[in-house]
Amino acid sequence: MRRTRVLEALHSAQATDAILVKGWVRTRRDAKGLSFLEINDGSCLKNLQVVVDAATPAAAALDTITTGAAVTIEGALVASPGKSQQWEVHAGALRLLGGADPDTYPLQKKRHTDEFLRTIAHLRPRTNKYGALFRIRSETAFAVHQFFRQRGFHHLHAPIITGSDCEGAGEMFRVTTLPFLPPAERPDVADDFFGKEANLTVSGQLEAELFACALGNVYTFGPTFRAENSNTPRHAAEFWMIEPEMAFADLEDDMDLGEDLVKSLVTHVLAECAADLELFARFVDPDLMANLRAVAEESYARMSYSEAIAILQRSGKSFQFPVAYGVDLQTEHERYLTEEYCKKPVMVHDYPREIKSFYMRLNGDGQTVAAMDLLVPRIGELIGGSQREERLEVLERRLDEFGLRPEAYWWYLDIRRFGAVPHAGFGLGFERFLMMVTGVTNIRDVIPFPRTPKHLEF
RNA sequence: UCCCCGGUAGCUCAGCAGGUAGAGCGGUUGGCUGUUAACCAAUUGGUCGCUGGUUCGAGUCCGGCCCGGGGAGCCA
Repeated sequence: MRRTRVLEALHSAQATDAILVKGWVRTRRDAKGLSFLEINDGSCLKNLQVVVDAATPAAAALDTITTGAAVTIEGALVASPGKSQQWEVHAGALRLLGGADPDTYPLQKKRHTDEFLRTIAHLRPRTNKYGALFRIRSETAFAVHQFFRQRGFHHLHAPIITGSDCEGAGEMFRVTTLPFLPPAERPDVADDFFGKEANLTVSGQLEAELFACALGNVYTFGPTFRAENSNTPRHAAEFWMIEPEMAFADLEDDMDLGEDLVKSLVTHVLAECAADLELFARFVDPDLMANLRAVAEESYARMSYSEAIAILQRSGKSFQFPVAYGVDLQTEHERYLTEEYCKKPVMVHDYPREIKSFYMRLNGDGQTVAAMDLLVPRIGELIGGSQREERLEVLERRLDEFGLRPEAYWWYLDIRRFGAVPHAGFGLGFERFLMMVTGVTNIRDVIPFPRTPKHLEF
């Protein structure tokens, strides 16, 4: 007999006298002559209630069935007289697949703290909250591909190991096969696997630019790595980024795409993950649904960096970091702009050239670059992007200003030599997006097995 | 990396002014009932993060270290 998933059983159109269900026991309630098992198989948030009559052969296995055990049930799907479910299964046969010793099984039916569940990350997807969360993560990843595919973008698999030490996006993880030795005895990098220094990528942007200047519109969606010793609820050493790059596009197009992407993803999750999302609205963030609808429907505010500075200066707020033209926006400034002033997502664009990266396109004023950040309430910076500098001479001058060696960028500069076109793109932190969508406040709780400083279990 | 807060039973915590540990939940056993985070009763359960010190005596006071959380920096 084919296994019926719990999701399918719960949405059955009619009763069936033969059904096969497999899953894990979430809880068991005994009555006189009857036992009620709640079965979950990960297909959805809800459990399937299985009724075991003490008079049937199925009851023989009951004394091995505890919370966490894996079981097989054959029986009949019938309308439930109970109030909490439409359907239930009357077990004809019940078999234990894998037991779970109740003395040592760490998940109780009561709620656990996120901090505790992090220490048992291999078991936390068996809880309602984390099951829901990782189903939403999966569905969102699908929605990312769907969004770009519908708009004619090609998916680029950017390299994970990179030989460029040049992106300036933060400390990198070294990749090597050389033995671990004291500095004096360390072999030359020429003898290393690649014959040169190799690192894990911090961004697929540069590679995406190369491909955008061939395939038109591309995007990468993959893991990135930062060896920063930053211990906050918003940073991880390994995280996933979505990085679209468009040829024949300017900053305006870039902001439009960013806004479309965020709206489209939120709309998708609202439609496809309603039941899972409801859990977060109920137990994690009561304002979640209203906030998500606003993010999906309202148009985002847009303002230049200089407008943002003026707004902050007029705010009458006393900030810990003083506001002045030329300083980068601090967390407190970003929060004021998006949470108090705009009360919705806001795109801040055209930043002073000194506080942004070398590859961002210099504006006509000679002072600002065509950069943009999307700030959202509670999360802060969700997207960072720019129109790229496509003019060879300007880019070479910028490299020089940043003290970077043009030889290391010969291939990046080549794209400006041969058929250069205006192009633009951005990076969206996938986990930050998931935090926004679920209301979860710690990045470690939206990553299956998070990697943070001093933390590499599982 | 810096600044705060914390580490006591499997989990969540209490332990007041130093006198060698408690509750709820969970687990177990029994009872009861088509049960719904079931209910009632009994019961089980601890190198009080590690390490030095002060003291007749340290979960409690002091130093160092480790780990966790929050905030900041950096960023996505």
